Amino acid sequence: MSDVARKAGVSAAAVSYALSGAPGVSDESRQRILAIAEELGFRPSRIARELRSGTTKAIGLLLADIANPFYTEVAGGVVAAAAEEGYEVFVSHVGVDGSRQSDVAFAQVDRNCSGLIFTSLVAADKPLLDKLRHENIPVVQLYRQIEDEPSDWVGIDDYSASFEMASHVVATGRRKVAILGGPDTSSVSVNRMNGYRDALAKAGLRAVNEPDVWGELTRPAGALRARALFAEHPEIEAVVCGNDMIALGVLDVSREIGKRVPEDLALTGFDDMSFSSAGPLQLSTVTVPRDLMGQRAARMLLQRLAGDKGPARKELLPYGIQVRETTARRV
Amino acid sequence: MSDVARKAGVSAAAVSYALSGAPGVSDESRQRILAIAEELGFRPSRIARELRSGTTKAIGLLLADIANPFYTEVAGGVVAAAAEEGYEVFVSHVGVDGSRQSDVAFAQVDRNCSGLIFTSLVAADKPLLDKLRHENIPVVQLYRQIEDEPSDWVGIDDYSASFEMASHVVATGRRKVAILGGPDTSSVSVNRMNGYRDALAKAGLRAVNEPDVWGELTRPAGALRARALFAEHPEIEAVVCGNDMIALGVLDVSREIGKRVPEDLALTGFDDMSFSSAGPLQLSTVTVPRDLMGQRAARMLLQRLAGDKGPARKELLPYGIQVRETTARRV
DNA sequence: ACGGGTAACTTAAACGAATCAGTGCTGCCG
DNA sequence: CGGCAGCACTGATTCGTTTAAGTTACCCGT
Repeated sequence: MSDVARKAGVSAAAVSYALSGAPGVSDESRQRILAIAEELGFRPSRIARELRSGTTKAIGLLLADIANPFYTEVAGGVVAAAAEEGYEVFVSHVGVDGSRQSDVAFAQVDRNCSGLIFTSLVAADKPLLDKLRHENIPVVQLYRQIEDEPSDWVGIDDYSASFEMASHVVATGRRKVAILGGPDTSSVSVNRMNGYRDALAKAGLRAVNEPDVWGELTRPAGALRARALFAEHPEIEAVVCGNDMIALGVLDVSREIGKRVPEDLALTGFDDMSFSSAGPLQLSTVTVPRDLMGQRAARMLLQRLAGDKGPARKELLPYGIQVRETTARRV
Repeated sequence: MSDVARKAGVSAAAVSYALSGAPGVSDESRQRILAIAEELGFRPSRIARELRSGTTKAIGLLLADIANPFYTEVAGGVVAAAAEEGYEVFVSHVGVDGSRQSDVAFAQVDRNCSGLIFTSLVAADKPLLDKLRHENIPVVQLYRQIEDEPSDWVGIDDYSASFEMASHVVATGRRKVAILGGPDTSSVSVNRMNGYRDALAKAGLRAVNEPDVWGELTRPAGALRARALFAEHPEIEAVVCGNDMIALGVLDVSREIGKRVPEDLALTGFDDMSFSSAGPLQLSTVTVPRDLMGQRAARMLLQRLAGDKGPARKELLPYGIQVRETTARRV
């Protein structure tokens, strides 16, 4: 910076004013300074700027697993919306068990980030959020949320979506329905579960495997549980799943044991991952606006960073019920 | 920091020495200072540290599209390997056209990053890399590489992999083979193409659609090209593709026009994306060690940051040929 | 002609750590 | 008992900006 100042015959302060667009330099000086800065390839040190001003234009995004395609689309939305306001996004992953969540969050704060977006909160993270609030770091809960947490949230109405989906399955004539849900530590999984359960109840039904409905959201876990399920309840006509990965596991086992989908077994997932409609057999599932969700989360956070002190907002986004081949009506 | 110093009855410098583990404070003072720092919840400002020391423990990872599941697994590997050495990873996406690549790279450098990993280099990025070298920013090329670039690279032997795959297809008895490759600006696509082509040549064959083999690596592009291909060459017995997405597009069209896979048409992809083996019809493809590739790239970069000035390294990783249903021998 | 206002600068003081160059003090050796 | 090495610690400076607080110089109205 002082090189530029020297060459332009002004003080370093003048260069700062010129570059920041602040008043205090004449237009001609500004032009000259800008030209010289360009010529010398001068790029101001963000670090020094941030140290001096105490603010950073960066937010943190914490993902359970950076390799999970669901969240990477979310990340895309976050990055895009943040970029619009000149913010950058620091993505890090906390590991599936979430044990490192606290460390990672503070690493983000230490580094740069003036706000954080969480995607994998569980009830045990409450103290972490309290600490962050204490340090005046605004937080947005993306999709998953924890009870009584007074920070912004964005997601979809999982309860209604899964209620609709289970109702659709019932409407196709299946009566013996099993639920394979996600972990009960996730608010999202809990809501989906309740939606399925209530939809069945409304039809006068009960999940054949109740209350053994909780599990992991992975394909192998889905396969494992499906195998046990089919062994114990060979009469099952439909399985509604906590997400697409589980449904995929169920599909694997169905092929293995010769159960035809959708003739012998209806199947629904949740999330509409790209692979759900990839193969010849297309999965009925719920579309979650992943990119939009990321965008909205970023915007909420940016609004807080801009000084909005209002009460916590909870924002619901639209979802879509995708009826595809795996819940085709039996002919 | 001065709060801690005051409470411990020492100077700020002593606190700095204590926290950094440097000599210059007695063990008892160190313990006392550490305890007080802990008690006050003191966390040193990274920004100040970085400004003062001029070094940062962060590297940048530039992805064409942060939502692309191929690269997110790569990112997982990078993050994991970097974390082992206490480094953090700044992930950003440059957009599919790569026009923002230069801006984003310098944004990374401005911010913090002392080294960069590129995943989507094209020949036009050469000046960018030269500039970075001039600023002493070490660079690793991940998978894609550009000619005569004297920086580290890690990837697989695409040529051999696609040669093997095309040979396999020929070995199953198909003679009328078409190639649907990726863009010719990507070194990876070029290598795959050459492998396919040479394998056909070795069998005394020629791609039925030569030289019209280049295109985009997406499902819709694959479908579009497949439609034209089948219209012009209804006799086609096999299509070898630049990646799994293209293969998926071909699969879509095959179903549409009633071509059975693998009976009427053999099909191979490349990358082994999760969805390739998701559906009932499993795609023959090439497995790329995505996570490992990310890890190796990070380690190469970290080694440079540790001061290694040796000549550029090119590291080949193992790949796997996955023969699945779409290239089953005709019965 | 003279004060007042303002535009266009400059100076200097931060920001929060790291680190160099001291400064006492202790202890040991000859 | 003098000298000197080494330890434990402090003060001051530095990193590269931003910005509050000056300092000119000039214009304008009276």
